[in-house]
Amino acid sequence: MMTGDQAPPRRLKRVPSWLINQVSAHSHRLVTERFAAADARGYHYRLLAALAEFGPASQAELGRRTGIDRSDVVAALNELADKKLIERSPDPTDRRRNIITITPEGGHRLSHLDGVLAQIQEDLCAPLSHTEREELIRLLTRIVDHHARARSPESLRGK
Amino acid sequence: MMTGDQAPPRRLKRVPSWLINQVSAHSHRLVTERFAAADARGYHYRLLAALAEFGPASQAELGRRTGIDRSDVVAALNELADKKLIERSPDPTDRRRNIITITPEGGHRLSHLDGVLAQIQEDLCAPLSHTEREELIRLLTRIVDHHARARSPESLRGK
DNA sequence: CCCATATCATTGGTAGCGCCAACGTTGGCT
DNA sequence: AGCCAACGTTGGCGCTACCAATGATATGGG
Repeated sequence: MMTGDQAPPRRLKRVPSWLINQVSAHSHRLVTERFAAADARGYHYRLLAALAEFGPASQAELGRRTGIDRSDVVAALNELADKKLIERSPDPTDRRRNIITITPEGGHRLSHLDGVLAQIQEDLCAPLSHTEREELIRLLTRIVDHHARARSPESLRGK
Repeated sequence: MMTGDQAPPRRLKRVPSWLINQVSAHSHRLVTERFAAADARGYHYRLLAALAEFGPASQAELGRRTGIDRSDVVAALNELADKKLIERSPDPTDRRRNIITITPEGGHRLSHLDGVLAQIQEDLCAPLSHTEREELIRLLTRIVDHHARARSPESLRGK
């Protein structure tokens, strides 16, 4: 770390996927660092948020809602359960399923992470005006929705 | 059948870092799949692009230009060298350094990847108009530049 | 001229995220 | 009953991003 970073190839500077990647890397850095200070990581927040919003749910449903693979949900829930932020109990009506419930401590942790996350947005979007942030959200949402539709199962058959 | 993906938590839907992450994940998916079909990955393109634009360079400089860690540059260049897309030669004026040169095959591969990457942008930005794409590029560039400056070494002292 | 410091390439390790295959269990449908 | 689908779980893989340490080499200040 001495003299300034050298300029990246021009070829990349106007490529959306490169720009997205750069911003995502920075965002990921912020989230990782600050969530780590709160003994959490991205998957934990996503799962807690889904539980708080939709109530107790099976692991499969949590995976669908958060976009986390089933197998990764298992590991993340293990970590959350170790910290007493969620509880696993068998579903009496379907013995294949677990019912995951957020604990009061889980709710508090989520509130705290909400604050951490809000600050991250503030720092990430620092150079943008309020109007520009809205516009960025709008454009990104359009892209996400477009490809979410294209990837959703019912697009594979006419359901 | 409830096959469709369930909605994600509202809490996340307007969080820029979440949206960025979603778009980045999709973009990463596209890049990985299509570059793999061309026997390449993201690091390879970045390095070839830097070599094509700035000419032969040391590994450290390539790392700085592409934002790839020095240690990862080693591995990626090994792969590129195995494919005869670059050449490593010692720098006669500084025996610590290697001089990395792109081969003609490397140039051809880069041209091909340029095309692949262009198609990826097209698909990624499909739901956006030309004007909106420009706006997205503008906003993302502002964020990247802002934080690049904030992270650059000279900000650590008044050099 | 020598020594401290810095840079270089390289090795090896870690973490987070995303994904896939396989397994045994259980439920729903016919 | 028999078949297929969904569930939780285990184990594994690849890509990106980092960090620490090492030995070789330059460089600049005393």
